[in-house]
This record gives sequence, C-alpha cells and structure tokens, in this order.
Amino acid sequence: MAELPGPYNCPKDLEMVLPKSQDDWSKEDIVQLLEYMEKSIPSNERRTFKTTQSMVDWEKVAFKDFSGEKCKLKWLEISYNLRKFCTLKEIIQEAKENVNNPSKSRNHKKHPDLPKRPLTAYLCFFKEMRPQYIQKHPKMSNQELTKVLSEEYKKLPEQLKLKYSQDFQKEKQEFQEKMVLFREQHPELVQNSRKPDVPKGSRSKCQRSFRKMCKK
DNA sequence: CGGCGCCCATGTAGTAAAAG
DNA sequence: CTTTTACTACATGGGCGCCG
Repeated sequence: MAELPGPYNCPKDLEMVLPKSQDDWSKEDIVQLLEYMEKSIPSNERRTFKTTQSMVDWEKVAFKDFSGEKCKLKWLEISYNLRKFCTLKEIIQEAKENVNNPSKSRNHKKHPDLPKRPLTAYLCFFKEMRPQYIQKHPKMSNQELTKVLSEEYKKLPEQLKLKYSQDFQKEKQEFQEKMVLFREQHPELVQNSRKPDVPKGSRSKCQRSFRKMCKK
C-alpha cells in the first residue's frame, strides 16, 4: 500500500515527467498519433483501456521523428488531461443512473439470442389491427390510436379474445422451449430472461415506493 | 409456502430530448 | 447539425419481493 505503482496511477509524478509544452507536437501530429494507435488495437478488443494500453507496441506506433517512447509519453499526457474532464461528480451521476435504471445503462445489451417474449392477446390484436386503423384515422397520433384500439379490444367478442389468448398460449410454450435452449447454450448468463445482469434483491422496497410516489 | 401486489416486457411511430 | 434513444398511449402474463 505504501508504494504507488507506475506513472499511470500517479498524476503528480506524471506532471514531473511531462513538463508542459516542452515538445514539438503539432495538432496534425497528434491526430496522426491517435490514428496509428487506433490502428494498432484489434477491432474486437473488449478489455479495459488500461489492459489494452499496457499491451500497445509503441514501436509500431512510432512515426516521423517521434519514437515509440515519445509517442507513449505524449499519449500519457493526453489521456491524463482527458481524464480530468470527467469529474468524480459526473461519474457518480452516471453510477446513480445505472443503479436506478440498470436496463438503460450504456453498456447494458441484451444477448442477441435471447428469445422474445410472446405478445399478449391484446398486443396481438393491436399489432394486427393497427394498419387498418391508421387508414381509418390517418390524422390520429399514435397515442390516440392506442386509446381507440384499447376501446375496440374491450368491445371485442369473447370468442375472438379467446382465439387471441389461445395463440398466446401456443407462443408461450414455444417461448419457454426456446428459453430452455437458450439457458443450455448460455449457462453462465442468468436464470432469468428479464434482467440478465440485475442481481436479485437490488430493488428495495424503499425504491419501489419512491417510484410509486413519483408516478403519482 | 401461498398469495398479494408491484413492475417489467411486449407492439408502433411520432416526437422530444440527449448524444455525438 | 445529425443520429440515436426514450417516452407516449394501452392490456396483460409472469417474475419476484415481502408478509404472515
């Protein structure tokens, strides 16, 4: 704990190592440096920037009179300044958003193979009838159309509703079969189709009632 | 462990807001 | 400025937390 690791984590050292504007980098040179760096990393790289950064072969980045070592130092200077722009306050704000809205966080991506939940009876009806109602009421907004269609759905004869819900039941079975397959193929990913990366119990009762209050 | 109740996911497309 | 994303209306099955 007593000794700090290399210059990456030690801004004060970095400032001493990199006196300001002592070098001869033009704007164009920096653009070129960044382009060479970009080219040097694999396109499918998924590791953290620190990991990748430590693996960069600076001799390959080197160009003109700028040696690999010079390039590396310049990059450290640039990236250090960049990190100053991202304040702790901003990071905390982003963390807050992620806590409250895990599914909407920037890096939240659904697995591409994750089966889609089947449409409920109402949504099937909605999907099927919407085009006709668009023609009937060309000037209606989507919100208004939704209202009309929900009215229509309520008026629908029981027989038709039954047909829609039977379709739903059938699709539900298929969905469950697909989910079984999905879980077999991706055992490391969750038991739950809904929120793959939300740990159980992450939503507290307080959070719920708070949201409820906000809604009203 | 059963049952209640909250909240999410699901379809659409225009629009508003945010990001790039 | 352009592109992307979230929200809006609606019904409803189902996952899950919580309480007794």
